[in-house]
Amino acid sequence: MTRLAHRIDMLDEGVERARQIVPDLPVAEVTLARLLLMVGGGLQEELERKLKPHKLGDSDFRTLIALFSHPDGSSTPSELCQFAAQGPTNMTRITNALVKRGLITRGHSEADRRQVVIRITADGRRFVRKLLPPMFPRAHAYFAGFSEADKRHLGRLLRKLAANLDHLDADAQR
Amino acid sequence: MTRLAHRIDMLDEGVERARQIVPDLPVAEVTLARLLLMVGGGLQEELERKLKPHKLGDSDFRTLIALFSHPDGSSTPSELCQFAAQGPTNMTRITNALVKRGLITRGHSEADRRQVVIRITADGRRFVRKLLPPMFPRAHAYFAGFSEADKRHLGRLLRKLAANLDHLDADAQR
DNA sequence: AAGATATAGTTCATGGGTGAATAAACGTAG
DNA sequence: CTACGTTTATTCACCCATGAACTATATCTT
Repeated sequence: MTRLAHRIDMLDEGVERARQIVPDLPVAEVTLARLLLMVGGGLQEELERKLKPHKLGDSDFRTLIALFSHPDGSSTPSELCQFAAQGPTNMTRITNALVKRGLITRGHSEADRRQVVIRITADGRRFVRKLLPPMFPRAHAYFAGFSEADKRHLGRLLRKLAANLDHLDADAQR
Repeated sequence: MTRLAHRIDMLDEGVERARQIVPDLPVAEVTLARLLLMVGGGLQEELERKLKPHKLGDSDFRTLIALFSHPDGSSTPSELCQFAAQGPTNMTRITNALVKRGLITRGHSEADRRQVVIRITADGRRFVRKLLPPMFPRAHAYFAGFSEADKRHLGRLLRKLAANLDHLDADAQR
């Protein structure tokens, strides 16, 4: 991957050149938005690289973690879709793969026979317990040099941004 | 799409439950990282939704903008790859599509006959000039309620995070 | 000058994700 | 109880992106 620092330089220059052609371009906002997309993408890549040796994608990982952290280790596809932010189509594929690897099981709910009950297996739990700890140092490294206040600020600003996006979506629907 | 606010709630709860099982989980860092991925993804979706009516994906958009903001409106695939953060494979597909729509042209460089020279057409410039302004209000809306200091902080923190990611990558290579 | 090496771009096979259509089970209004 | 609409999950067809293999040109080494 091209280094992010270089891409950020190109971004700054590109936005500045664009502003000269289209003067009312909101420089700060566009730069921030692109910065966020860029850093988010970089983090995603970094995470996937870390997961690849275990033959997991991030969506598989999120699904597995959701089950792992669930009180009784079980859930349903639709609930997992919400947590992992996936469409049902994709969840079908993901659970197929995890079942094949013996990390989860698929069963039928007797309460509602439409629903599928997905449960993490003992193997699945072991797998996650081995998987997580090696990721902790990395998680700290991402935020090396961040003060506690920095982390609080970043969290606050991202949550505010999320609220704005929700608001925009709600407006768009009407 | 499920609202981000709801997904953030689930994230907070999930991380807290996971911490109870795996006590040394770095709560703040994991939450921030996931928050960033989530908001980044939300912003990406929002952007793509906005571009869809024009039959553009974000990568096509970035490519077109790169050419538009380039001094003489021309570049080469490999340079565009850097700017748009795409592999060469994908750039071939993107430029194929844009050429077919008459927004760019493909030619051969006489200096280096391996290189392809890509140039934005007059139609392409017109297209971008129509495309951009309607996006400005949205760009402002994303950051509604952000003070100037908030924007500066967010930018600073994202750039610092980018530097950390670069550093990690560089280390991983050795 | 010749051969090894590197770079630019394309093609091909594949992976990961989504929307539309479908089937089964559930809820509800008459 | 029946008929209609809803929800759950799956399948199918497609879109976007990537890695590996390949071709053509350029550059470096000797």
